[in-house]
Amino acid sequence: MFKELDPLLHTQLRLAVMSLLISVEEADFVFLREKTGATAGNLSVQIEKLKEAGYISIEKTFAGKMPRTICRIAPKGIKAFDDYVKALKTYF
Amino acid sequence: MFKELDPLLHTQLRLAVMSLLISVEEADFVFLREKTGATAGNLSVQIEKLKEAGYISIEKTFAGKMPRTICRIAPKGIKAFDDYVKALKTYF
DNA sequence: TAATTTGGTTTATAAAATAAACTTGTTTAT
DNA sequence: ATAAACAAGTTTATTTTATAAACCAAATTA
Repeated sequence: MFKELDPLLHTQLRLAVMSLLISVEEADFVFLREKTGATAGNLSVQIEKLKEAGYISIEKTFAGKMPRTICRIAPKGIKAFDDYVKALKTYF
Repeated sequence: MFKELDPLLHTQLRLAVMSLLISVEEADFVFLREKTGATAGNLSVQIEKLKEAGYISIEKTFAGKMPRTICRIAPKGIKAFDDYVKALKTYF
C-alpha cells in the first residue's frame, strides 16, 4: 500500500537541508541557515542527526579566522533521499 | 525557496489516512487501520486531530450491533492535502 | 577597550508519536 | 448460563522530536 517514510528525512528542516545539499555539492552552516530560515540551534541539532545517520558529512574548517562548518551529502544520503521521494509518491 | 509543510499532514499516519480518504469518499476505522497498518490507539488519536482541524468528518454509527466509525474527507481537507503535495514538490 | 556581531553549541520546554492498558459490548464455546 | 475470546475503539503513560532560548568564544566595529 504505502511505502515507509524514512523518519530521519520526514521533517521539514532535515528534508530542506538534504534537498539543498543534493543539488549543491557542498554548503556551509550559514548558507543552510539562511536558505532554510531555521534557527542556528535547531540547525545544529538536525545536521548532527543527519551526520550520525551517515547521510551527510560535516567538515569543520576556518574561513580566515572565523569558523566554518561545511556539509556535504554522502552516498547513503543520496540513496535515502531518493528512496524517500519514491516512497512519498505512493501517498499521492 | 521551500514552501511550508502543514504540520498536521506531515506525519506518516495522518498523511496515509488523508491519502486514502481523498480517493475513496468514505472509509471506516477498520479499513483505515488495516490499510495503514497503524495501531488502533494511534489511529484513534490521529483521526481525532484531523477532525479537529476540520480536515475530515467522523460519523459514529452501528453496523448491526457493532459500533462503526466512518471517516470522510472535508473540503478543507481536500484543499490542505492539495497544498501539502504542492509544497512537498518544492523540496525535490 | 567596550559593545556588537558572527558562528555556532547546550540546555530546557513544548509538541508528537506510539504503545500499552483499559472500556464497552458481542460472539463463541462449554 | 457462564466464561473466554474477540471487536471496536478510547485513554493514559512513555518516549521521541522539534523548537526556542540561553549561552559561549572569538572576531569585528565604534
